[in-house]
Amino acid sequence: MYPSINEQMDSIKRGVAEIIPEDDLVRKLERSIRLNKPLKIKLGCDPSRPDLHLGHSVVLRKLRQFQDLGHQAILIIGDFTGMIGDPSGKSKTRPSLTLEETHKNGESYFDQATKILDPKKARMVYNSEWLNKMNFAEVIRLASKYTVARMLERDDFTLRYKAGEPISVHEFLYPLAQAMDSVSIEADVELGGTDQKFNLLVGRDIQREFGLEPQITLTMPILIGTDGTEKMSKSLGNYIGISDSPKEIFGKTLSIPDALLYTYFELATDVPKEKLASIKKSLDDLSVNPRDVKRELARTIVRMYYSHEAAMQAEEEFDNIFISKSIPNDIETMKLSAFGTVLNIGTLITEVRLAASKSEVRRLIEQGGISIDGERVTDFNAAVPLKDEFIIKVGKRKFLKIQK
RNA sequence: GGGUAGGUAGCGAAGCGGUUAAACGCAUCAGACUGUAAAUCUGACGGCUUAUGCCUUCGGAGGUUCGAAUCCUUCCCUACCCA
Repeated sequence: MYPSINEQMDSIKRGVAEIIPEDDLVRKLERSIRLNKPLKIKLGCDPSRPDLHLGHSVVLRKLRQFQDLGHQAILIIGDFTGMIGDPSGKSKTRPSLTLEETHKNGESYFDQATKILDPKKARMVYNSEWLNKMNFAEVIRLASKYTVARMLERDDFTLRYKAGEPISVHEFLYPLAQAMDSVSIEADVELGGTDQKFNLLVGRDIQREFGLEPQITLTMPILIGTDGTEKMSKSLGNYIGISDSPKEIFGKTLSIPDALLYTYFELATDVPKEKLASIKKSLDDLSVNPRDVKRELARTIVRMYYSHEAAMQAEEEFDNIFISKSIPNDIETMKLSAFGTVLNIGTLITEVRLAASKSEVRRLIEQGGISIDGERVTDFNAAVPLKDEFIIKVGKRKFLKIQK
């Protein structure tokens, strides 16, 4: 039994950037109710970066909403494309992976995704299943269905073309490959970030070419990372991972700029519509300290991926460290036994990987960034007595407990 | 195939025979301030056991020179124009 069209659309439209075309979606929903047949909702996943973060969660949560409305989620793992290695855009050096690697990543992707999705209503498929079987003639036939001018409509291509940057021919094939995924599974709806809009639309055209009903394109806004400017991504280090510890999630969330608060609530949490509105209002009329709203956001996110208790604990822990300036109680511990009784500070810090080089250690010491058992180290030549247990602190948040 | 302009540290971008480990901006890191927000200020930002010292860097390989990121040869790569 499916909820009514209105209910479905209401839920689907939350947080969405664009639905193209909306009335066709309504039509598909109607038919699905009439025939009692779930829609196939497609999401393409990149297995080269298998660590999921809140940015991925935006789209995954939308997929979950579709599941909750009774539809079928299909995760397409781009193992085939991952094998080739996409040199587009910034990540020119993106490594090409072997099939085993992409499959391993695919598994891990699925594991993490099911923190958000209902595994019972999710299917995962690898696109090598069909792409790997295409022969050159078929590829050419596929390529003939799209023109260069249309390819160049994609922002990314236009920009790079105008800037005189290289665009490899095979990059034109990526949207087509992705479109073939939609053809193969006969997707009714494809989800993606707004940056995927072009690719998703190509899927519609190609489906039509193959005599299928075009999929609905549903894009979600791109979540800005903790730095407040760039798209959230692991390589930029501005991400909050859904597998991060509660403590990390809490801390990282508190470090986002105030301006992002509402967006995070809207895109990354389950907070109901009414609550969203009141948050927006209180932020706008300054009736609350943004800090408190941010703490609530941090608690909410930890709760989603862990538990209420974990959230409380993370907050307490946070206050311990940053308000009372004390030391966290569950510091990572490292055994260091092979070094006698005394060790030079530079060797010690690099040995435990808290800094990359001795020069860096020197810098940190000169700037007062290293302390041992709460005492600031001021001399780069200091010999550190290797007690049975002591705690090193580097910078504001790196702690390490050393044990014999 | 021919021509032109290029390839400098994470990115952008100066330098065009010595005083250049390489200006400047961004990013990053540390410190101060704070709400691990924003803004601001200070400092660092190739490596080396401690350095008015040494080593490794300016697409790759050779060469000229007392001395090269800077000159020459050759190779590789990119964009644009012509065919």
